[in-house]
Amino acid sequence: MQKPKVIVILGETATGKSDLAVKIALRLRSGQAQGGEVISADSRQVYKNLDIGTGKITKREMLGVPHHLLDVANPKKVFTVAEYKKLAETKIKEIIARGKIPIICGGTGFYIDAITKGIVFPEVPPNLKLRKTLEKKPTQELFKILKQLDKTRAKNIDAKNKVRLVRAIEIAKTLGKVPAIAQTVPEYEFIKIGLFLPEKLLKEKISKRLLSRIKKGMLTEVKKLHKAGLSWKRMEELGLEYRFMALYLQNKITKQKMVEKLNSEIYRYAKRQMTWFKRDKEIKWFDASKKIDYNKFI
RNA sequence: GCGUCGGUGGUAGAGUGGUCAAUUACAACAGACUGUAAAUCUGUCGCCUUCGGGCUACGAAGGUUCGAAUCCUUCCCGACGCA
Repeated sequence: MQKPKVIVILGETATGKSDLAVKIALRLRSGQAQGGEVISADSRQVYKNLDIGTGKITKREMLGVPHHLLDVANPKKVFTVAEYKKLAETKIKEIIARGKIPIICGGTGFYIDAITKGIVFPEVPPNLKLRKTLEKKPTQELFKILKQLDKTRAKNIDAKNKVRLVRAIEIAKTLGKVPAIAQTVPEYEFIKIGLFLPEKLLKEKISKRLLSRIKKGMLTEVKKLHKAGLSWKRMEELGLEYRFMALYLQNKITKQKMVEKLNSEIYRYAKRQMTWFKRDKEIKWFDASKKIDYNKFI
């Protein structure tokens, strides 16, 4: 039996993924399929009220195409890949059951791989208390602890990466050791479409988009979030727009510095996304500044 | 015009006779990533290299010295002070 098709639209930030997803969803209506529905794969758009800063698609822009996994989490709490995977897989099934084609769209490579590569996460939910105590310890010590718990994982882990060490210890403490990497065979045929922009255009797009976000009231959004109880610390953890706006609103940097920093940081983020995506040879790449003939791949 | 302080690698900014191609931070470039992923982390970062090393460098030109980014002289540039 042929596997059901799932379209994946990924790529650098600011390349117009959301628009393309909607376009494709609408285009699919004409065929035997009854159209498409979009599942976001964006680790920040899952949070409620992080709208302008994340460039979340608006109701209007959706043009009637259903969108999923937007606004499903409380920004005060950390949402994780594993949760994402569960939710997304359910959505995929539901959409297919409706006779439609799921379109996964987003720039979070890890989220996309979790689904398309069937990554199996160890059944160990985050233990906030444990993490808190572990985080206080120096990295070297954490590495020693992990070594005692699980030699194998210690061998492969990035010994200087605190976040990873903490998670590994967390798993090893409850499971006895960190299970070997496991992947399941995907139940779907994923069609991966990658969007990129040449450096110069990307930079232009990023800075233009940043200005327009500021104009749209991105700072007000952040002030509101903070008033609603979202700590500056959490805001900084959220990264990019939220991190630097938080720094600015705390008077730690000037507004000009904030804009400067954001322009370069967002560009660097785009490059980090590309390092991730480059490894995936299944992706068909398209220059977003040129007209894309999406009939070819759907 | 006189005086003082300063001019260091893409930037900021240490170094003040040898261990200095030069601490560090930022930028730049490359990469990792398995329940925080817009996060987190790593490597490279003057030029050449057979990876041993070689060459050119700390405003410019001279000089002192076995040896100078570091000391001296002159010049150029900047900041401040006095005129």
